[in-house]
Amino acid sequence: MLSLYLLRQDPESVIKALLKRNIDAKPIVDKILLINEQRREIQSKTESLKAESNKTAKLIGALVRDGKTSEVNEIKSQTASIKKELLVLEKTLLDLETKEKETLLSLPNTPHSSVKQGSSPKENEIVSTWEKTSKKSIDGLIPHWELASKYNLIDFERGVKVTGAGFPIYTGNGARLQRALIQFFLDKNTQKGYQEIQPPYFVNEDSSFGTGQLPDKEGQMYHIQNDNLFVIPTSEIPLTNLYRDEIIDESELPIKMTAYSPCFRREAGSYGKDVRGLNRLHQFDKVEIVCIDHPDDSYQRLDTMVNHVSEILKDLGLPFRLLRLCGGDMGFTSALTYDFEVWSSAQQRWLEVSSVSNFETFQTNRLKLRYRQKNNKISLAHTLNGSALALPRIMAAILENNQSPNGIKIPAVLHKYTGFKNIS
RNA sequence: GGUGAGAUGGGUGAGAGGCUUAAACCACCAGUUUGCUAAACUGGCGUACGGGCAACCGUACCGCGGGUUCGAAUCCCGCUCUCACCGCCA
Repeated sequence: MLSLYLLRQDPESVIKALLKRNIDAKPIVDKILLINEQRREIQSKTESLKAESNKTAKLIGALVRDGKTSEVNEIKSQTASIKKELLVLEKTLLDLETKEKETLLSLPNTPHSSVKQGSSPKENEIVSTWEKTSKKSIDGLIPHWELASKYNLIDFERGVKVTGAGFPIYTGNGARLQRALIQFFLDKNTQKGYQEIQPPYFVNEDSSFGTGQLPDKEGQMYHIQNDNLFVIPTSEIPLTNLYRDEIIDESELPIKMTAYSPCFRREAGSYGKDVRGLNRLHQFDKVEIVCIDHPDDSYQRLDTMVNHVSEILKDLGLPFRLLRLCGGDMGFTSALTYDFEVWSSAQQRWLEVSSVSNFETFQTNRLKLRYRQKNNKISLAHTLNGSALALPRIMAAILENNQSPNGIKIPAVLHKYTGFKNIS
């Protein structure tokens, strides 16, 4: 949620920034400002009327104590009109407040000044490309879903039977490789000072609202109706919400957390070649990093996080590229997003494996997540998060890129976790 | 699943229609005193929104949502959550 204060101070800069998302925000901004003006007027009226009626109530209290009952009755009759007026004003005020918030919630985050305008992934900017091995097409490369069945690593068919499409069953060395990747990622993250957390996999409505999944994106999440809980599509939700409704001392920043969790996404959408195998799933595993930081430090923090993810991918020896997303391709809540994509040699395409973003105050404004400065001033903190890393496409890339007629070579950094160096 | 108790500021916890501007203690901050530490003493110490250049003023908030009343932390109704004991159980 954008800050109302900012919107009032400098509406033009907000409109200009949102143009990068190809959104003409002027009508919405104008609407908010109009509602806001009305709201403040009604609020002032309501509050001064309330002040009056509070005063009267006190007066009555004093008179009752003194036993002056005749005066009490006279004053009581006067309060009726104030009450009537207040009833109308309070309803109007509530309506205006609701409308103001609703409208404010409909605006996405303002992109950072470095973000380029654009409407599709084609306009994303390639920041760098890292290739340890040649990504040139080699004849006879087998896609990962075939390798997975050839070496008995994943049982897609039985996954369909047990649950449905998009719920793969990892078996034997496949399951072991998953576990190895999770542990490798967690170790890399904790080595860099991220505190390891095991969060719940279900969250309540307030938490889903805090990070921006609600309202409007309910369709992406599995919902447990009986208990009104949402199954997490990412551990970003429980991690970031740990500090919801809190005021953190400045000295405690940055707060750096990492967690492994399965992620559940309904992903109502396309089927076909692009979502075959591990490319797109309803349940997948991910290790996430989340930072809560001082506004002055958040962009430096973002760079640090990006470098950290790069390092992990280099350790794995996977060819990857780093993209800076254009305005139109960024998520609703983000101010600046970097995507990491690994090269899938058999599919001859790039696969997104991580998305690292700075949300500035967009989430913390909803979360009421603030920090206290030395001079006791309270301000909204910044939140950031990133995948370090999402497993399925990493798995796909390892299988495809490291295949040979003799089997699949496991990256050396994983050997101590897998206990094997080769799958054959 | 059963039964009972509860939800008050950073923490403990009083408060049972108007004397509450939410007591007291602890923690925290500033100052005084002190050779240092400790102690003692004095003062301060919630959040949000609105108004104001500001000092400051107003409003709301005692789990959440309604209601009764001139007036609600306090009374009434609904909901949520927590704890304890019993049952079951990884």
